[in-house]
Amino acid sequence: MSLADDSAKQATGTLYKTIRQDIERRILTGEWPPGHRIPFEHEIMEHYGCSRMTVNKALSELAQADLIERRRRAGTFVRRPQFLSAVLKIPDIRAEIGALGRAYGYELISSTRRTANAADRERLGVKTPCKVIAIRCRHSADNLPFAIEDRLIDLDAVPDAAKANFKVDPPGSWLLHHVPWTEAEHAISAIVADEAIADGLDIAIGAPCLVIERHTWRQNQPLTAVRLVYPGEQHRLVARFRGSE
Amino acid sequence: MSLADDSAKQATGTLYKTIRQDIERRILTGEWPPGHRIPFEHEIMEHYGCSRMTVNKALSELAQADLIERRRRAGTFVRRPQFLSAVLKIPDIRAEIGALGRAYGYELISSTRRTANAADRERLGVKTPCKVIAIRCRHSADNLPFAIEDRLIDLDAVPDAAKANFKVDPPGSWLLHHVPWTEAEHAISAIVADEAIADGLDIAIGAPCLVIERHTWRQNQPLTAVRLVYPGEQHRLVARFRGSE
DNA sequence: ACGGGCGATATGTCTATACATAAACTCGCT
DNA sequence: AGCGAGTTTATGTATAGACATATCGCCCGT
Repeated sequence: MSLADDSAKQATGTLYKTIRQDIERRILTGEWPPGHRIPFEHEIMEHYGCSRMTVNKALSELAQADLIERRRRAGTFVRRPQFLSAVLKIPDIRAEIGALGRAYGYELISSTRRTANAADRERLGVKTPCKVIAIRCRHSADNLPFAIEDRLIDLDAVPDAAKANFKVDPPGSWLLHHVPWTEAEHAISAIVADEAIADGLDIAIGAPCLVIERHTWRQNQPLTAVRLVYPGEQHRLVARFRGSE
Repeated sequence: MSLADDSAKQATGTLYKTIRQDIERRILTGEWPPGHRIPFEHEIMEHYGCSRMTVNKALSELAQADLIERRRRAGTFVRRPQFLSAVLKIPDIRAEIGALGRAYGYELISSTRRTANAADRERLGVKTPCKVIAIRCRHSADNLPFAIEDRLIDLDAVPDAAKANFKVDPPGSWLLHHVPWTEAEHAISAIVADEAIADGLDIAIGAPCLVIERHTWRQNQPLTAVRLVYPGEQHRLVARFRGSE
């Protein structure tokens, strides 16, 4: 019975985690480069003196994390290093500002309910006529402008939104806590402030701004489209992430 | 023996996937709201007429995807809707342009090797003296400027970089294929083009630009720091993602 | 040479069972 | 009431064995 007489004997507590981390380390250090076939399950199983299910659990998790690729009959292979595959957390703005330890402020600028016009339908990505709410509001941190939000909500998809009080609750927070989503898309770009934005964010015309446009769906049904404009020099979107765990 | 006489009878092929998707659907539709305790393993197991290991596999995957939270003795609970947790893929620029079906062009502007000065060490996040390569280069698509890259590589951490030919290979591509990383951090912001950038990207001074600053580590050791400047109105960072799968 | 069929094989799923572990609950003592 | 010890319970990990399924290669027939 050959125990894991291996190098790094990290006392993780459980066997399958030890196996997973042993393999992960070999991949990350380059000892097993991309394309390398890692040992068969029965080999690993003999090496650690455990059952196949235990090895399988370790490998399944690595496969789920896209570190390895498993092919029936062929074996298990180290995947190409992932193109930077970042986990970018963009929380609800109220929570974001709260997390920074700053005082959150919210101001509804305008809110209108209407039958979607062509531009609205284009923006939401719906083809059939529907009712929408169009909201414009401003978020601030410690009384300084933080972002201008411009949002469209599909009332047919989110009928409850008609009952929400957006004078008090920011629409993003309300939606996050009331409407489950299944898909979302972000687009990040840069613009310079025109007069309306400069005025709203209290910056100079021509100052750089970061723009996030986000579309959210539930089961392919558009829910909402939002455009957030941040002062570009003061605000940075930061994403920190690991290859796996 | 009560089979899954449930609503959506999606023929996924395998039992544990069926269970996983059944639960996922209930969570996403709001039928089981955040905080709701989902049935115990033994209840699910009786409901589907299967063994606990099968239920466990389904629940473990959902837990790994952060959709549910499992607590010993207490049970399993639906988690608060995740703050938008996006997978933002920022591929190697050469691959990115190739994927767009455009011709990739690369031009090394300057490359110097030096002992890291204070600014270099600050940028890389190293405290001890080390050698670095500083590279400035330009990427283009169909002969139009696409991005300006400004990079620092820690030669102590990546000694092989001394042998790479950055006149031919863009440093990002070379690193991606030769150096495994374990951690990375992005910061995205917006600036307006100064003269040097306007000149390099062939845009007007004062035009908006998107800036991505990326730091990469291997086991807490800094490898490289890079700053990419894109024309902000032409370039959009797009990320599409799902709650899970 | 070429292509179809077939067996070998590695992974994929599932079972029934066992023991470990953490946390919530109970109960009894002070 | 308050507190600590012991019990209960749901999840966590591990096992040996079974059958399913995809597919790589080999062999054989044309």
